[in-house]
Amino acid sequence: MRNTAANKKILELLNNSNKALSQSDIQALLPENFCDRVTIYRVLDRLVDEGLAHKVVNLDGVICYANCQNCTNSHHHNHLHFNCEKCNTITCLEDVEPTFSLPTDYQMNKTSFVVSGLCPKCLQA
Amino acid sequence: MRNTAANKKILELLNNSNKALSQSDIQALLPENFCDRVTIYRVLDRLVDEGLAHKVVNLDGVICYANCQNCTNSHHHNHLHFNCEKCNTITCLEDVEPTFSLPTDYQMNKTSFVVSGLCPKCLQA
DNA sequence: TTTATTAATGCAACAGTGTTGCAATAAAAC
DNA sequence: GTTTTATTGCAACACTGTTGCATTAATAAA
Repeated sequence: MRNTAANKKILELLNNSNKALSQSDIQALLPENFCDRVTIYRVLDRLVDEGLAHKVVNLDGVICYANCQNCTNSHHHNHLHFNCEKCNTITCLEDVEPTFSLPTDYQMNKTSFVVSGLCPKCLQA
Repeated sequence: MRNTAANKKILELLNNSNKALSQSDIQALLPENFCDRVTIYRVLDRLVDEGLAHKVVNLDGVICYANCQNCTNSHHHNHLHFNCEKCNTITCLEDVEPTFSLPTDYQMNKTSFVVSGLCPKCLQA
């Protein structure tokens, strides 16, 4: 992966964010006309390929991205994601890993655990 | 909810399907020119409102619908959904309910648990 | 059975998300 | 400095989902 302005800046945004960001979130956070919409999609794809970010789908079906923190070697994202219905943010709850037993005739590859409701901020407001 | 052809037919499709269906799935299953695309969306919204169906978002962000089976009184859908990466179907695993402990400062409303990989059919093929 | 009410529909138009092809650009390797 | 090739911008597109409004038809009322 080349060290381009878009790659650097978008990864930086993900790293500095405490919630998962969608393409449009990122576009809003970048300086005006920083890069094309398509470039953001491509950078995000690349970051996922490189293992620097992971996908989360929120309950509206919008795909968001969060940085990978504790994925040094084993690269899985079984942790819980919280989708606030009021402020519509997605937060990674890295410490919460649901347990379940999949029937043996299914082969698991990825997981996507999203709980929606009210986040602490919106709850107290 | 009125007893219209679209309501009846679409609910019937959901009930006879062993997987969750998207609007386009349903359109493909209905007879040609049976009804408008918009009508399908509205019928599905209605079925969810009435508690006859529930939403599942697959890993591509496409929203699918499945019939509600054991939702007589308490209406929650904490069961696991399986999204096959090969045939791209979503199956409700009604018996599998992941357990987890949400931090107390979050208020849970809905859950969306999706595991992706290979379904039994595609695994043996 | 006929009439009135209003939920449901079709159509057109739109907004948003995500993708693809291709020529131009720029980072990295030589 | 030159070459290679990943990356970008642009235009165009496909798909999902929504909204407004006039028309239709299911149900309730007479």
